[in-house]
Amino acid sequence: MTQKARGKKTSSGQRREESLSREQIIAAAIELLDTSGENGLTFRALSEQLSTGPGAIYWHITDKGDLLTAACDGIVARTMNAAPIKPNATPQASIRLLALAMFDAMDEHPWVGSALTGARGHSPMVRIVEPIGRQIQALGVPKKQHWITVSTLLNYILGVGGRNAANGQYGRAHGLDRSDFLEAVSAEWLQLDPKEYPFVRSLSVPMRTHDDRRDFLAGIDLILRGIDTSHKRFASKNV
Amino acid sequence: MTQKARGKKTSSGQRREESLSREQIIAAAIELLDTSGENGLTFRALSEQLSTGPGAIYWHITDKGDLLTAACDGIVARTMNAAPIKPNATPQASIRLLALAMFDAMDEHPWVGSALTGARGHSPMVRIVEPIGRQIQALGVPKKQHWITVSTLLNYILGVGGRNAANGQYGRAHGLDRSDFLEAVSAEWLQLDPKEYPFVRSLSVPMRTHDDRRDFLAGIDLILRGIDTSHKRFASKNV
DNA sequence: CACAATTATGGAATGCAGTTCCATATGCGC
DNA sequence: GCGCATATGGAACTGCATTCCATAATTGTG
Repeated sequence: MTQKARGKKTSSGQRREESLSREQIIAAAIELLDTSGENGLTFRALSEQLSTGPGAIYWHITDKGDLLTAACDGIVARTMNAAPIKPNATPQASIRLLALAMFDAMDEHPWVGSALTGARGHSPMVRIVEPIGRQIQALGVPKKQHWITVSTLLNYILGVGGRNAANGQYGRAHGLDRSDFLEAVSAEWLQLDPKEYPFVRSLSVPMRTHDDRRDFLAGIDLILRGIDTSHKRFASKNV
Repeated sequence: MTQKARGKKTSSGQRREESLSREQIIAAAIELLDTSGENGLTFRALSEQLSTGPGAIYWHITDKGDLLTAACDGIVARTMNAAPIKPNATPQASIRLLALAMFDAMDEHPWVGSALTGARGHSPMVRIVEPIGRQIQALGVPKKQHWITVSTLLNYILGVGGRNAANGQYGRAHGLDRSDFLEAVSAEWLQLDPKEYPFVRSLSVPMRTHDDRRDFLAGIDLILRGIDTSHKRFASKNV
């Protein structure tokens, strides 16, 4: 109704020479996320980087969740495609390789860990489940157990990713690098009541000195052992 | 909203008869989270429920993250304390029981799953690690492996919690109950390209029919089997 | 070629959230 | 009674996602 004195000319500038595309936007979002962290992705910053307004972005993207999922999906897709699975490797080795690829991706792009958890559609998930699932098949796991076996691996991977993302964010927010952070947590644990938290206190040293990547893999191996023993009756050829 | 005659007197009303306390605030926050979901917790809603202003809350709480962590910690604390561990149960049974208790808590309070991942301090984590760790000790796992063993279990539990929380939120946002949601995802998976996603498509049925709680436990068991076989040389008494 | 209709664009406006500010109250030690 | 630390609560500030809208380019149609 009342058009009160809003500027007469809203769009005075020339139009961009090359049009926006969903892909461009997602690429810019990934760059922003990588350089400025999860909180760095705002429609304002994104607008500026693409020299446009927020409105234009919404023509290609439904909303921020969509954008985040798409960015996450992009990383996961290129990660899984790039994973160099060798045809003659054991299924176990392949699963380790796939899992490590995801770990490294989430380590390099810390926001992926949390984006994955909240991903809207399911395409990122599906991209992970498929190749791992094939190896589980190759492992000879009976069909009835496919579901829980992939679920377990996936949930573990997502758990690690989420936690690393949270730790990283905490560290960055407080200006601590990884070792400062671990040091701080380790100290905090040592100060717990010895009566109530003897076990946690005993973890103070490993907390300070552990290697995330190695331990992630150790967890995968532990789960793989659990899988292996669960269908011994089927395994005819071991490696 | 209606800004009523913002007079010169900012605080005209009487002071509350009983003072606010951190505990009251956290309790109110938990109630809000339970009834209105993760997005229901705002300082405005909280202020109203406590019939005060946002400023008063900030006297007791440093920040929203603090509040969320505290609420989460409250649930975790009561959950772990209430878990009826029997002294003569096997360590495996006790771990299952503890894990299930967490699952049920996260199922009843869906926001806990995501709050746990982003928890600021580490008290909620510590509350889970301690009792599980003791059972791992009781299991005879060598000290060197304590760290990765608890980590694996914890990460798995966090992963499941986070994913359930995300799924629930998605469902609620789209007005789907659990079975509608599973049906939708299952259908989505069936429409994937059979060449590219044969395995995922084969999971379409279990996706539709699975039982979260049962499968969570199956994952725990799978991990427990992996733990068991990793230190056979120590195990003298099995159950 | 004219001329609608559709597709895009981008800047302003909206609304809501976390957080800070500040004018005040209340209790407590002296 | 007086001054100080402890609380309180409402308004104001800031920054965000999202929507609105006046337009510009492009496409289709006679």
